Amino acid sequence: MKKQKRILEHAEQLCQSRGTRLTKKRKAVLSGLLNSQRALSAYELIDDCRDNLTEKLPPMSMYRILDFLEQEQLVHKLKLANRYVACTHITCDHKHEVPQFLICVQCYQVEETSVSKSMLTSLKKNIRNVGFEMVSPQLEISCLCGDCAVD
Amino acid sequence: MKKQKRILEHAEQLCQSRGTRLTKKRKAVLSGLLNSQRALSAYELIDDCRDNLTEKLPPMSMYRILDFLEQEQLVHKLKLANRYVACTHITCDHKHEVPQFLICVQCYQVEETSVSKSMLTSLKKNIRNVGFEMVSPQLEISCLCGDCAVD
DNA sequence: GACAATATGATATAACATATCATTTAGCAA
DNA sequence: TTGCTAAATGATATGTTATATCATATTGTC
Repeated sequence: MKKQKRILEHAEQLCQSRGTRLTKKRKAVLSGLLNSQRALSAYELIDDCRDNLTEKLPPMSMYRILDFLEQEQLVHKLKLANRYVACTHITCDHKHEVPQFLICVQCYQVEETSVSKSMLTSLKKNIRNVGFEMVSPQLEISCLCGDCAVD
Repeated sequence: MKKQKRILEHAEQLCQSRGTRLTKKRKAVLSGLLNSQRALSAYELIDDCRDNLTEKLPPMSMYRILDFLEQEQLVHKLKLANRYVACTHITCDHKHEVPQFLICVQCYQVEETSVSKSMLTSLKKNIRNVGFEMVSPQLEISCLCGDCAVD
Protein backbone atom coordinates (compact mmCIF):
# COMPACT_ATOMS: atom_id res chain seq x y z
CA MET A 1 0.00 0.00 0.00
CA LYS A 2 1.76 3.05 -1.26
CA LYS A 3 -0.94 5.42 -0.15
CA GLN A 4 -0.54 4.48 3.47
CA LYS A 5 3.20 5.04 3.39
CA ARG A 6 2.63 8.45 1.93
CA ILE A 7 0.12 9.30 4.64
CA LEU A 8 2.51 8.17 7.37
CA GLU A 9 5.30 10.29 5.96
CA HIS A 10 3.02 13.26 5.72
CA ALA A 11 1.92 12.72 9.31
CA GLU A 12 5.52 12.61 10.41
CA GLN A 13 6.33 15.89 8.69
CA LEU A 14 3.25 17.43 10.15
CA CYS A 15 4.34 16.51 13.67
CA GLN A 16 7.84 17.73 13.02
CA SER A 17 6.57 21.07 11.86
CA ARG A 18 4.64 21.36 15.10
CA GLY A 19 7.49 20.31 17.33
CA THR A 20 5.89 17.03 18.34
CA ARG A 21 7.11 13.52 17.63
CA LEU A 22 5.51 10.65 15.79
CA THR A 23 7.26 7.89 17.69
CA LYS A 24 7.42 4.27 16.59
CA LYS A 25 4.54 3.32 18.82
CA ARG A 26 2.40 6.23 17.74
CA LYS A 27 3.12 5.35 14.16
CA ALA A 28 2.14 1.74 14.80
CA VAL A 29 -1.21 2.83 16.21
CA LEU A 30 -1.84 5.13 13.28
CA SER A 31 -0.92 2.32 10.87
CA GLY A 32 -3.27 0.01 12.66
CA LEU A 33 -6.10 2.42 12.04
CA LEU A 34 -5.09 3.12 8.46
CA ASN A 35 -5.11 -0.61 7.75
CA SER A 36 -8.59 -1.08 9.10
CA GLN A 37 -11.80 -0.75 7.15
CA ARG A 38 -13.66 -0.28 10.41
CA ALA A 39 -13.47 1.95 13.43
CA LEU A 40 -11.52 0.17 16.16
CA SER A 41 -11.77 0.32 19.92
CA ALA A 42 -8.67 1.04 21.99
CA TYR A 43 -8.55 -2.58 23.06
CA GLU A 44 -8.97 -3.87 19.53
CA LEU A 45 -6.03 -1.67 18.56
CA ILE A 46 -3.98 -3.10 21.39
CA ASP A 47 -4.58 -6.58 19.97
CA ASP A 48 -3.90 -5.42 16.46
CA CYS A 49 -0.63 -3.73 17.35
CA ARG A 50 0.52 -6.79 19.28
CA ASP A 51 -0.45 -9.30 16.58
CA ASN A 52 0.46 -7.42 13.42
CA LEU A 53 2.94 -4.77 14.36
CA THR A 54 4.77 -6.40 17.29
CA GLU A 55 4.10 -3.44 19.51
CA LYS A 56 2.89 -4.44 22.93
CA LEU A 57 0.97 -1.57 24.50
CA PRO A 58 -0.83 -1.42 27.83
CA PRO A 59 -4.27 0.26 27.80
CA MET A 60 -3.02 3.41 29.44
CA SER A 61 -0.41 3.91 26.75
CA MET A 62 -2.88 3.19 23.99
CA TYR A 63 -5.28 5.81 25.29
CA ARG A 64 -2.46 8.30 25.64
CA ILE A 65 -1.30 7.66 22.13
CA LEU A 66 -4.82 7.97 20.79
CA ASP A 67 -5.21 11.28 22.64
CA PHE A 68 -2.01 12.47 21.08
CA LEU A 69 -3.03 11.45 17.57
CA GLU A 70 -6.39 13.10 18.08
CA GLN A 71 -4.74 16.35 19.12
CA GLU A 72 -2.61 16.25 16.02
CA GLN A 73 -5.79 15.63 14.06
CA LEU A 74 -4.48 12.41 12.65
CA VAL A 75 -7.19 10.35 14.30
CA HIS A 76 -10.80 10.98 15.14
CA LYS A 77 -12.68 9.50 18.06
CA LEU A 78 -16.24 8.52 17.22
CA LYS A 79 -18.16 9.17 20.39
CA LEU A 80 -21.18 7.37 19.06
CA ALA A 81 -19.22 4.15 18.96
CA ASN A 82 -16.38 4.61 21.45
CA ARG A 83 -14.07 3.81 18.60
CA TYR A 84 -11.36 5.44 16.55
CA VAL A 85 -10.70 6.10 12.86
CA ALA A 86 -7.74 7.55 11.01
CA CYS A 87 -8.43 10.89 9.40
CA THR A 88 -8.55 10.15 5.72
CA HIS A 89 -7.82 13.66 4.57
CA ILE A 90 -4.46 14.01 6.22
CA THR A 91 -2.77 14.49 2.88
CA CYS A 92 -5.32 16.79 1.32
CA ASP A 93 -4.61 20.46 1.06
CA HIS A 94 -7.72 21.54 -0.70
CA LYS A 95 -11.02 22.34 1.00
CA HIS A 96 -13.93 19.94 0.71
CA GLU A 97 -17.48 20.30 1.70
CA VAL A 98 -17.81 19.42 5.34
CA PRO A 99 -17.50 15.65 5.78
CA GLN A 100 -19.84 13.76 8.07
CA PHE A 101 -19.20 10.37 9.65
CA LEU A 102 -21.59 7.61 8.80
CA ILE A 103 -21.11 4.81 11.29
CA CYS A 104 -22.53 1.34 10.83
CA VAL A 105 -23.88 0.51 14.26
CA GLN A 106 -23.41 -3.21 13.63
CA CYS A 107 -19.95 -3.63 12.19
CA TYR A 108 -18.42 -0.18 12.72
CA GLN A 109 -17.58 0.34 9.10
CA VAL A 110 -17.30 4.08 8.56
CA GLU A 111 -18.04 6.12 5.48
CA GLU A 112 -18.01 9.82 4.96
CA THR A 113 -20.46 11.93 3.09
CA SER A 114 -20.59 15.64 2.74
CA VAL A 115 -23.12 18.22 3.52
CA SER A 116 -23.42 21.57 1.89
CA LYS A 117 -22.18 24.67 3.64
CA SER A 118 -25.61 26.21 3.50
CA MET A 119 -27.27 23.26 5.13
CA LEU A 120 -24.73 23.30 7.91
CA THR A 121 -25.12 27.02 8.41
CA SER A 122 -28.82 26.63 8.79
CA LEU A 123 -28.37 23.80 11.27
CA LYS A 124 -25.94 25.89 13.27
CA LYS A 125 -28.42 28.74 13.37
CA ASN A 126 -31.15 26.47 14.69
CA ILE A 127 -28.83 25.31 17.39
CA ARG A 128 -27.83 28.82 18.41
CA ASN A 129 -31.49 29.66 18.70
CA VAL A 130 -31.83 27.31 21.64
CA GLY A 131 -28.64 28.58 23.25
CA PHE A 132 -26.29 25.76 22.29
CA GLU A 133 -23.14 25.70 20.15
CA MET A 134 -21.93 22.83 18.01
CA VAL A 135 -18.50 21.66 19.12
CA SER A 136 -17.65 20.36 15.68
CA PRO A 137 -19.14 20.77 12.24
CA GLN A 138 -18.71 17.03 11.76
CA LEU A 139 -21.75 15.01 12.69
CA GLU A 140 -21.73 11.36 13.67
CA ILE A 141 -24.69 9.58 12.18
CA SER A 142 -25.93 6.13 13.21
CA CYS A 143 -26.36 4.03 10.08
CA LEU A 144 -26.39 0.54 8.72
CA CYS A 145 -23.90 -0.21 5.98
CA GLY A 146 -25.00 -2.00 2.82
CA ASP A 147 -23.93 -5.41 4.12
CA CYS A 148 -25.53 -5.11 7.54
CA ALA A 149 -28.76 -3.60 6.17
CA VAL A 150 -29.50 -6.87 4.34
CA ASP A 151 -30.76 -8.68 7.47
CA MET B 1 -45.10 19.31 39.04
CA LYS B 2 -48.44 18.64 37.48
CA LYS B 3 -47.00 18.10 34.05
CA GLN B 4 -44.95 15.16 35.18
CA LYS B 5 -47.95 13.46 36.74
CA ARG B 6 -49.83 13.87 33.51
CA ILE B 7 -46.98 12.37 31.54
CA LEU B 8 -46.75 9.39 33.88
CA GLU B 9 -50.46 8.75 33.59
CA HIS B 10 -50.28 8.99 29.87
CA ALA B 11 -47.36 6.58 29.83
CA GLU B 12 -49.32 4.14 31.93
CA GLN B 13 -52.29 4.25 29.57
CA LEU B 14 -49.99 3.83 26.65
CA CYS B 15 -48.50 0.66 28.12
CA GLN B 16 -51.92 -0.67 29.01
CA SER B 17 -53.14 -0.17 25.49
CA ARG B 18 -50.17 -2.19 24.28
CA GLY B 19 -50.58 -4.98 26.80
CA THR B 20 -47.40 -4.11 28.68
CA ARG B 21 -47.08 -2.94 32.26
CA LEU B 22 -45.59 0.22 33.71
CA THR B 23 -44.61 -1.30 37.05
CA LYS B 24 -43.68 0.68 40.14
CA LYS B 25 -39.99 0.31 39.42
CA ARG B 26 -40.33 1.24 35.78
CA LYS B 27 -42.35 4.25 36.79
CA ALA B 28 -39.68 5.25 39.29
CA VAL B 29 -37.01 5.15 36.59
CA LEU B 30 -39.13 7.19 34.23
CA SER B 31 -39.81 9.72 37.02
CA GLY B 32 -36.13 9.92 37.73
CA LEU B 33 -35.51 10.91 34.14
CA LEU B 34 -38.45 13.30 34.00
CA ASN B 35 -37.14 15.07 37.09
CA SER B 36 -33.73 15.57 35.62
CA GLN B 37 -32.60 18.49 33.53
CA ARG B 38 -29.74 16.37 32.21
CA ALA B 39 -29.28 13.04 30.54
CA LEU B 40 -28.43 10.45 33.18
CA SER B 41 -26.32 7.32 33.03
CA ALA B 42 -27.77 4.01 34.18
CA TYR B 43 -25.65 4.17 37.32
CA GLU B 44 -26.66 7.75 38.07
CA LEU B 45 -30.26 6.63 37.80
CA ILE B 46 -29.60 3.78 40.21
CA ASP B 47 -28.35 6.32 42.74
CA ASP B 48 -31.22 8.65 42.04
CA CYS B 49 -33.87 5.96 42.43
CA ARG B 50 -32.29 4.78 45.68
CA ASP B 51 -31.89 8.27 47.15
CA ASN B 52 -35.04 10.00 46.00
CA LEU B 53 -37.54 7.30 45.16
CA THR B 54 -36.57 4.54 47.62
CA GLU B 55 -36.27 2.01 44.83
CA LYS B 56 -33.12 -0.06 45.11
CA LEU B 57 -32.22 -1.47 41.72
CA PRO B 58 -29.21 -3.58 40.71
CA PRO B 59 -27.53 -2.58 37.44
CA MET B 60 -28.97 -5.49 35.51
CA SER B 61 -32.51 -4.48 36.45
CA MET B 62 -31.85 -0.86 35.62
CA TYR B 63 -30.62 -1.74 32.16
CA ARG B 64 -33.59 -4.02 31.62
CA ILE B 65 -35.99 -1.33 32.67
CA LEU B 66 -34.29 1.22 30.45
CA ASP B 67 -34.54 -1.21 27.53
CA PHE B 68 -38.22 -1.64 28.24
CA LEU B 69 -38.85 2.08 28.41
CA GLU B 70 -36.91 2.58 25.22
CA GLN B 71 -39.01 -0.02 23.43
CA GLU B 72 -42.14 1.73 24.60
CA GLN B 73 -40.59 4.94 23.31
CA LEU B 74 -40.85 6.58 26.68
CA VAL B 75 -37.10 6.99 26.97
CA HIS B 76 -34.33 7.61 24.50
CA LYS B 77 -30.77 6.40 24.79
CA LEU B 78 -28.20 8.93 23.66
CA LYS B 79 -25.41 6.86 22.19
CA LEU B 80 -23.13 9.84 22.00
CA ALA B 81 -23.16 10.11 25.77
CA ASN B 82 -24.09 6.64 27.04
CA ARG B 83 -26.95 8.34 28.82
CA TYR B 84 -30.71 8.39 28.85
CA VAL B 85 -33.42 11.04 28.56
CA ALA B 86 -37.19 10.89 28.91
CA CYS B 87 -39.03 11.50 25.68
CA THR B 88 -40.58 14.90 26.10
CA HIS B 89 -43.25 14.44 23.50
CA ILE B 90 -44.97 11.49 25.12
CA THR B 91 -48.15 13.48 25.50
CA CYS B 92 -48.15 15.17 22.13
CA ASP B 93 -50.45 13.92 19.42
CA HIS B 94 -49.54 16.40 16.73
CA LYS B 95 -46.64 16.03 14.33
CA HIS B 96 -43.60 18.25 14.68
CA GLU B 97 -40.67 18.77 12.46
CA VAL B 98 -38.09 16.11 13.15
CA PRO B 99 -36.46 16.82 16.49
CA GLN B 100 -32.70 16.53 16.92
CA PHE B 101 -30.86 16.00 20.18
CA LEU B 102 -28.36 18.63 21.20
CA ILE B 103 -26.16 17.22 23.90
CA CYS B 104 -23.86 19.33 26.04
CA VAL B 105 -20.69 17.27 26.15
CA GLN B 106 -19.72 18.79 29.50
CA CYS B 107 -22.82 18.66 31.65
CA TYR B 108 -25.15 16.45 29.60
CA GLN B 109 -27.92 18.99 29.47
CA VAL B 110 -30.05 18.12 26.47
CA GLU B 111 -32.05 20.39 24.20
CA GLU B 112 -33.98 19.63 21.09
CA THR B 113 -34.13 21.59 17.92
CA SER B 114 -35.82 20.74 14.70
CA VAL B 115 -34.68 20.35 11.19
CA SER B 116 -36.79 20.79 8.14
CA LYS B 117 -38.11 17.80 6.27
CA SER B 118 -36.34 18.92 3.13
CA MET B 119 -33.00 19.19 4.80
CA LEU B 120 -33.38 15.73 6.23
CA THR B 121 -34.42 14.30 2.91
CA SER B 122 -31.36 15.71 1.27
CA LEU B 123 -29.13 14.33 4.01
CA LYS B 124 -30.73 10.91 3.63
CA LYS B 125 -30.12 10.99 -0.09
CA ASN B 126 -26.44 11.80 0.41
CA ILE B 127 -26.17 8.88 2.75
CA ARG B 128 -27.86 6.47 0.37
CA ASN B 129 -25.41 7.55 -2.29
CA VAL B 130 -22.57 5.98 -0.36
CA GLY B 131 -24.56 2.82 0.35
CA PHE B 132 -25.57 3.51 3.93
CA GLU B 133 -28.97 3.95 5.60
CA MET B 134 -29.76 6.15 8.56
CA VAL B 135 -31.14 4.09 11.42
CA SER B 136 -33.06 7.03 12.85
CA PRO B 137 -33.99 10.46 11.57
CA GLN B 138 -32.96 11.85 14.93
CA LEU B 139 -29.40 13.06 15.05
CA GLU B 140 -27.33 13.39 18.16
CA ILE B 141 -25.18 16.49 17.99
CA SER B 142 -22.23 17.25 20.27
CA CYS B 143 -22.66 20.73 21.67
CA LEU B 144 -21.84 23.03 24.51
CA CYS B 145 -24.78 24.52 26.38
CA GLY B 146 -24.88 28.22 27.17
CA ASP B 147 -23.47 27.75 30.67
CA CYS B 148 -20.62 25.46 29.68
CA ALA B 149 -19.67 27.53 26.63
CA VAL B 150 -18.69 30.45 28.89
CA ASP B 151 -15.30 28.94 29.83
C1' DG C 1 27.44 12.77 30.20
C1' DA C 2 24.09 15.43 32.92
C1' DC C 3 19.85 17.37 32.95
C1' DA C 4 15.10 18.32 31.75
C1' DA C 5 11.28 17.20 29.19
C1' DT C 6 8.69 13.84 26.97
C1' DA C 7 7.02 9.23 26.43
C1' DT C 8 5.91 4.87 28.09
C1' DG C 9 5.01 1.18 31.65
C1' DA C 10 2.70 -0.91 35.72
C1' DT C 11 -0.92 -1.19 38.79
C1' DA C 12 -5.24 -0.24 40.47
C1' DT C 13 -9.70 1.00 39.93
C1' DA C 14 -13.76 3.49 38.00
C1' DA C 15 -17.59 3.55 34.77
C1' DC C 16 -20.50 1.35 31.50
C1' DA C 17 -22.78 -3.04 30.10
C1' DT C 18 -24.32 -7.92 29.51
C1' DA C 19 -24.77 -13.17 30.26
C1' DT C 20 -26.96 -16.48 33.00
C1' DC C 21 -29.44 -18.68 36.40
C1' DA C 22 -32.51 -18.04 40.57
C1' DT C 23 -36.45 -15.99 42.74
C1' DT C 24 -40.52 -13.18 43.09
C1' DT C 25 -44.72 -11.21 41.46
C1' DA C 26 -48.91 -10.68 38.58
C1' DG C 27 -52.54 -12.43 35.82
C1' DC C 28 -55.68 -15.90 35.12
C1' DA C 29 -58.12 -20.32 34.79
C1' DA C 30 -59.94 -24.23 37.35
C1' DT D 1 -58.60 -20.09 46.75
C1' DT D 2 -55.24 -22.58 44.65
C1' DG D 3 -52.07 -23.56 41.44
C1' DC D 4 -50.21 -22.69 36.92
C1' DT D 5 -47.75 -19.72 33.64
C1' DA D 6 -45.59 -15.77 32.08
C1' DA D 7 -43.41 -11.65 33.15
C1' DA D 8 -40.44 -9.02 36.10
C1' DT D 9 -36.80 -8.62 39.13
C1' DG D 10 -32.65 -10.14 41.81
C1' DA D 11 -27.96 -12.07 42.44
C1' DT D 12 -23.63 -13.12 40.76
C1' DA D 13 -20.08 -13.01 37.66
C1' DT D 14 -17.72 -11.05 34.15
C1' DG D 15 -16.78 -8.32 29.88
C1' DT D 16 -15.64 -3.79 27.94
C1' DT D 17 -14.27 1.00 27.95
C1' DA D 18 -11.55 4.47 30.38
C1' DT D 19 -8.73 7.06 33.81
C1' DA D 20 -5.75 8.19 38.02
C1' DT D 21 -1.26 7.86 39.79
C1' DC D 22 3.30 6.78 40.49
C1' DA D 23 7.51 4.58 38.39
C1' DT D 24 10.75 3.98 34.62
C1' DA D 25 12.78 4.71 30.11
C1' DT D 26 13.92 7.49 26.17
C1' DT D 27 15.07 11.71 23.70
C1' DG D 28 16.95 16.28 22.89
C1' DT D 29 20.05 19.76 24.39
C1' DC D 30 23.72 21.96 26.62
